[in-house]
Amino acid sequence: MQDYIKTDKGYAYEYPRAAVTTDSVIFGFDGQELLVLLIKRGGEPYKGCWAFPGGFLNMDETVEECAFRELKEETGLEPDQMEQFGVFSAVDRDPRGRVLTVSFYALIKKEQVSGGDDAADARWFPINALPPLAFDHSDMLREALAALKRDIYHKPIGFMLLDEHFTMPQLQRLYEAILGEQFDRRNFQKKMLASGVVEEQGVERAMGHRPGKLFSFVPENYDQMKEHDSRAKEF
Amino acid sequence: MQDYIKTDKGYAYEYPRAAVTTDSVIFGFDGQELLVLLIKRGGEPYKGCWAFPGGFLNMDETVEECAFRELKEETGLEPDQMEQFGVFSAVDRDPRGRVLTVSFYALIKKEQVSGGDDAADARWFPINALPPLAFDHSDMLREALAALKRDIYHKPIGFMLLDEHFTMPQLQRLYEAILGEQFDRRNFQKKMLASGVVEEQGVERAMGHRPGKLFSFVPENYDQMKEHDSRAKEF
DNA sequence: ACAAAAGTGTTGTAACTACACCCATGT
DNA sequence: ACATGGGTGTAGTTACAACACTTTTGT
Repeated sequence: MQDYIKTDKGYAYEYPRAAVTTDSVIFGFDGQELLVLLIKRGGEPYKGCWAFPGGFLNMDETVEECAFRELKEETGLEPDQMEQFGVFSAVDRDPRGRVLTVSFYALIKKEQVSGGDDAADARWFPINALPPLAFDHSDMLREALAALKRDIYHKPIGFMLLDEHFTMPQLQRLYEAILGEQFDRRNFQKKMLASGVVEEQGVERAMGHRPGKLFSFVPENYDQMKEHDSRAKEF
Repeated sequence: MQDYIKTDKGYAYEYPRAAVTTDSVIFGFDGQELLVLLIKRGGEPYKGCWAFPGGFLNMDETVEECAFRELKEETGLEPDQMEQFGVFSAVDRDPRGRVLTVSFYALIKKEQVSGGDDAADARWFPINALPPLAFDHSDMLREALAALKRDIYHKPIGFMLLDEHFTMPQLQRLYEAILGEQFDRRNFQKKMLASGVVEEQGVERAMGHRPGKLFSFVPENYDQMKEHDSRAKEF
């Protein structure tokens, strides 16, 4: 499976090849706003700009493995699930040469962040107060958000941003932050319960907070939601 | 923007690089069944097997441009729109070396096919009677179909498989072929008209067919469908 | 005591599903 | 004449959106 010739100048191929990287748009939630995890670039190009964690594909890994590895190296995070949402391949998107990026997004409980591991600064930013981003990462974020909004109806991803037990208002705030619109409390709760993906848990609540019923996510019922919700109805 | 060193052995890079290709899953419709366009491989590997049209990325084109160019070269087709649906990057998916494929799908009116241009045999196959496929193209097809089923609710792609004017039963057969289920004629028509994306056209019909009202696609109303249908309702 | 957040139920409306008969064409 | 496919409407049911007051907690 060796397709190159090793020369003193490096790995040689018959035709030119683009470099492949992965980038990961990591969403978090602080109870109010949707957050995005960024890394400050230490070197050129775009030195000092903020960018999504990511890096070059190794020859012994898939793009999924690459995204996971790079994220872990740069932030310490190991998300349960990463969703691929697009390939960015404009010929001039990276001044260093022809670089093609496969992009992923993931949702992470904010608490999990080991604040800036070995790598440079890693920080959460509210999605509505982002610094200038490197490369075409602004486009990337836009597409990641679009993918997230699309997927939240079909995949049980939203719950990854919350603790095991959560209150309805918390869940609702999360949905409102992601979808960017407001919902009616009563209707929201009705639909969530009707879909069966959340179930009532104990009625207790730790001190220091307002009270509130606790709910938990029921993965077993997610398949139904999938069908229920993807209009398998009748056309 | 030159990131390689040209040697007598070819284009040399500091680190090994995967080759990047695009493949296109082309769907057609014969009025009854969903069809897939395949190309018979003339060379190794998988000689004699059938595969999706596609090929290697050039350095001066995006993956979208590459998919379009390769499709045109191999089949003469120039679809209006191609949808990217995934990247395939298993390390051993191509015996020739490390090859990463960005996959697209497109819908094409069957009539448009210029039956096997310069390239090898290109043939339509009913989706339920496919020959053995090369590489990981069976997985690819599965994902393409899943993407198509997902997208047909949100994007006006289904109409690309029909003539400008079509009858409701034709449209319904198309949806049934794609989604793999049967619908009630009256309800199907009601929903289609209610969504506003189809409008009644003349009542005439060419001879040699059964009669039937003709409809046409109304792209202007598609945005509404998008919102209407992506549950922008209330949660 | 007051402000802020959380809990709860009902009702009108719109959308969906299920269903049966007639008509036109082609054989 | 018969079989096939196409056209059309209604009624029962369910899902949805809109809406206001009470209770608890924290200040």
